[in-house]
Amino acid sequence: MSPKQQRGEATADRLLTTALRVYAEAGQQGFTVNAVTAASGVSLGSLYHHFGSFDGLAAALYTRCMRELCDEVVTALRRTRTARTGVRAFVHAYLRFTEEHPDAALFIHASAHSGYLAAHADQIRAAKAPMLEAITRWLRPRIEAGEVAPLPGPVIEALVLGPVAETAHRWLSRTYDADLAQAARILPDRIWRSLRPDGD
Amino acid sequence: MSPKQQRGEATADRLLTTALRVYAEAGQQGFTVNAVTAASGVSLGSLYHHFGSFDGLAAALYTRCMRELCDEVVTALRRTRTARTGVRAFVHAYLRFTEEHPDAALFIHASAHSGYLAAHADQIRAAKAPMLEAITRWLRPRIEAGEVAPLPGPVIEALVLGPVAETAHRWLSRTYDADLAQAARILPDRIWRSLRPDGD
DNA sequence: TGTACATCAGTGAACGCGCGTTCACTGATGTAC
DNA sequence: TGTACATCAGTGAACGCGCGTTCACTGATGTAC
Repeated sequence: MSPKQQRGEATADRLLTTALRVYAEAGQQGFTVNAVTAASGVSLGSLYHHFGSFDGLAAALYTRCMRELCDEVVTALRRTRTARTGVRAFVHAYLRFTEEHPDAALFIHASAHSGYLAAHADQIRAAKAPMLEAITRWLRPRIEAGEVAPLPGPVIEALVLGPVAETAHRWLSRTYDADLAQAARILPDRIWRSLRPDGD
Repeated sequence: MSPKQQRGEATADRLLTTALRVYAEAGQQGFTVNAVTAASGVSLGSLYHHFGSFDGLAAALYTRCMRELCDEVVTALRRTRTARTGVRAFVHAYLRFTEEHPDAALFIHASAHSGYLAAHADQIRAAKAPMLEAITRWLRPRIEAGEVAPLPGPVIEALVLGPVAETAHRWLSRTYDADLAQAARILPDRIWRSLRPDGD
């Protein structure tokens, strides 16, 4: 389903970019094929030519947003050497992305339990795989070196991602008045404390 | 819009209970007025009589699920005396609720960015208020006594709720193979470390 | 205790709207010889 | 370099379906005197 010509790719890109804007402006219930085609100027048939279904477009948009987020996080992580600075880099990168690309961050968060994630689970898993592997490859030596407590993977992920995702979610939903700068300042050290080996 | 007669309340309850089941079985996209009325045996007009709109029903269902969760968490919290045992009680109560009432837990999580939350924000805020107050009232003396580090409220909430919510979310979405028992065993101590005052 | 009345609860046919999708088609781009 | 053909990209009218909502109505329950 991926475009074989340049103009095809340009059209698909335009659809995805417009779709994200429509979602940000009109919300879940305003996120429809008609709204996206009208706002993008691309014909209905062209949308189906590239994405097969509206769910397909949503899944493609999700993977694009997720890849952007992952790229930033992994890049930031790779610049660090110690576990402690790694945690700080992760938190900062995630929150900075949230602030600079709120539309993409919101779409990622809001997609968490939607149908297209389940329907295109394989495609999405494949898109996330490189990041997960990069993080694992970064983390394992730190655990083996005794820098990080030997906790199960899912627990580490919950401890690191949980507070950050919760903060981002609150900031994005605007129901709470979350302070991203404050979170970026305080969370890294606190998360790091939760990961330290027992002796320290 | 709240029922004035017993049978009215019974009907409203039946609609909410059925709605949760429909959501669990048919997902977001199968969650429609027709599906709920058909499954409950209650007439369409009766649904509108009690809830005004389908969004109204969804909002009522959300507050009901949230109140159930909050009740369990607050009850567990009140039984504890130290900050450390309080954190453990919170984590255990939240994860136990997730495991025992996965439908309600899923509905809470999946509602995070949906339209009816924004539309009925006041009603929902009012439903959450008692729990937030109970938690605050439990927490403040611990901070003042130096048992918990004097962090901003939102940061504490992110540190405590974040890892637990992330774990629950993964378990509920079934994309990852999360282990609730393992999380319940390890998380409390780890979260507690992130909250301790600097000296300890 | 009985009667009249007001309110609450429940019914289900009917409505219009806009959703996602299909399809037969034209035009643009790439390829083979 | 030119021509024929295959594939890709893009178009937009048309379709059926099921969505949320309305409404005029009947029946049940509570209340006043």
